[in-house]
Amino acid sequence: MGKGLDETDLTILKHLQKEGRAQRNQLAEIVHLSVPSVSERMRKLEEKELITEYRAILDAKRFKFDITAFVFVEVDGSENYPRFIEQIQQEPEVLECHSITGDGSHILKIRTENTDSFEKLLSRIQSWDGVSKSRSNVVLSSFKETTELPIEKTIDPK
Amino acid sequence: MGKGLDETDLTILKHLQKEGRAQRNQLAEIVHLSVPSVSERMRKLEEKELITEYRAILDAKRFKFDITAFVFVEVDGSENYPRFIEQIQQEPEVLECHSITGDGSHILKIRTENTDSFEKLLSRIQSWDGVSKSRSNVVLSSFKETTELPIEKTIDPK
DNA sequence: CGTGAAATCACGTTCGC
DNA sequence: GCGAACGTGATTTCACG
Repeated sequence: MGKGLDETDLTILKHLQKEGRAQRNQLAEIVHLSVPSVSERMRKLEEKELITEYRAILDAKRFKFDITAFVFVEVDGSENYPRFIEQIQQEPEVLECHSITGDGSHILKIRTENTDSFEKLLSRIQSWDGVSKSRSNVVLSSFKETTELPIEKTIDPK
Repeated sequence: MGKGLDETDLTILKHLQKEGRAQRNQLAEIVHLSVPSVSERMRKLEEKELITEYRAILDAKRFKFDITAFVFVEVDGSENYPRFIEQIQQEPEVLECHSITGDGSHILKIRTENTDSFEKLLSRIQSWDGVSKSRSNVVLSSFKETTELPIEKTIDPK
């Protein structure tokens, strides 16, 4: 379907992962191409949804989010999964939700204001149908936290 | 130190979290202000490092990253921590590393190509000084994965 | 597909309020 | 601190290779 990407595309993607607001003429200089060419490549990368979005990343510690936690949730009965996923979407303090192998059926990444709001969020989650138990690991410090994929190792997206 | 943010700043931040390349005139329209005012506010938000960076988000599934996993690592002896953190920085497939409460001393979020590269990464990590054991939870599906902070609940960053 | 030139639009600065 | 106007530079469009 989508054709492969060349080295130039990868360089552009690599740079945009770090500098999401990088200008087209800067990119053009880096890849030794004209501005319209870079523009066209970016348009295609966005159109193909290889780039799904651009985001400003905020410093969570500077806002009121003192607690980051990973919560393992056990959802019993797969008939309860769809409703569970729906309810997760309504909780903005839940940044991530993945179903996983191993103990627990889902892992959540949570950012919330304090122990109080954390406790309230947990009781809300535990009140949902099928949620039998949860285990929380609260983050003490973060040493690395990026969304940057090491695409130098990749060749052809599908 | 840093004064509080008003509703306008929060609206700008909220929008930039979703649209990292949003233009100043678009933002100006949303918040009913002039372009220079918005420009000035963005400059200050960046200067204060409330916005730490802008990033393009790529679709991991469309590249060659078939495996996402959360790995709990037990690092024995806090004298081994600094070296551990250093080595983590050198592993681009490790997207996140947090020290945590509960079992294991650190949790890692990993994205890698396949079971083969995953196994290799794990043995590399387990070979580091102080790393006694690890437990992996491989992601089956992801239902939510964002970096967006629910800053509507926040008022004053420090 | 890539380039170069022209038109359009966004951006940063300066000014007056 | 905000809004208006100017000058600069970035982005888009188009004709052409």
